[in-house]
Amino acid sequence: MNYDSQISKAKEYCEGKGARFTHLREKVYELLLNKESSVGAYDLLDDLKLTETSAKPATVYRTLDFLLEFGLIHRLESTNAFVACHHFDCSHPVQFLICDSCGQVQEIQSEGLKATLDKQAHSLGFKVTKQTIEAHGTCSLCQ
Amino acid sequence: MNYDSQISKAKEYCEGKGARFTHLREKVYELLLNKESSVGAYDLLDDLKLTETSAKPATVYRTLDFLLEFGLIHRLESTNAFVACHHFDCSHPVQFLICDSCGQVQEIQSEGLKATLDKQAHSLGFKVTKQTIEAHGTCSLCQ
DNA sequence: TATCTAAAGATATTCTGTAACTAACGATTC
DNA sequence: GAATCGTTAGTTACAGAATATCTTTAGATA
Repeated sequence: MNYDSQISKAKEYCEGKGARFTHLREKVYELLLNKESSVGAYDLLDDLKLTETSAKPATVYRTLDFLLEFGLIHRLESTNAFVACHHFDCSHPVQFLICDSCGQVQEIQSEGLKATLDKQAHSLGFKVTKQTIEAHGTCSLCQ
Repeated sequence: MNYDSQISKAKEYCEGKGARFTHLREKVYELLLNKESSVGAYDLLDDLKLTETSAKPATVYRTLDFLLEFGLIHRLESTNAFVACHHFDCSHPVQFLICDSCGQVQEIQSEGLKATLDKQAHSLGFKVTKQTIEAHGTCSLCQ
């Protein structure tokens, strides 16, 4: 319910990098923090409209782009949806476990996975710039 | 250019499973076989329309669903695009290396990657039903 | 205060995907 | 061959996802 400390941490983090953590950005980040599951851009827009009545698709996409750029949120490629990241200050990349039953998204960070994929790619002369690793299935609570 | 043998193999494969490899399905599979890169549904639709003039979005999506179900093609989640699979008769799952420079898509099959992700998930009580593993970067020719 | 830049507002459009219903086709049985 | 039934394809309409462009506003700086 209360993510004030997480939000101020985000604010400091952005401002430390010379970026403005505006009201809109804070609001969108807060909305995402309040979800265990991921949220689609248009669902997010509906939520956002409750307080920011003039919000439009471009509003939410611009804000999401900012949050993505600074690593405050992640994008799930397999569902076209977004999740808050709680530890943006430590280094990434990440992988996701997505429960198809309850929608919960769990972020994991396996150096092993990253390294294995990098190695495989490298052996084929392929240079990786970005990894997308997402697993769908059922979480422990839903089984 | 000539994928006749691949197509007849696909036809046999489907019919062996009691499914009909119709003209439309053959056509769409052929279009995908002729590409090194992945193709979006609407680009595919444009190509398809050259011979199947009545094709509509639903036409192509239904056909893609069929081909996906039988493993004749794969879907790239990070680009919303589709690629032909050349070895649908051996067991999957697969991972992809996607060149952001030339668009080439390379399919790899690393048991290690699959196993690592499965193991990670399992240790958290998560049961994986489907993996999405895609790497973006530059292929050996584009570096 | 004047100026400059980044952010937000506004509008329109494009791309991606699905729902729902109808028509045609193919196989089976009578 | 006619009747039936399930699958495939056609058609229309719409929902969801994302971007382009241009204008306006607000913050920081000089």
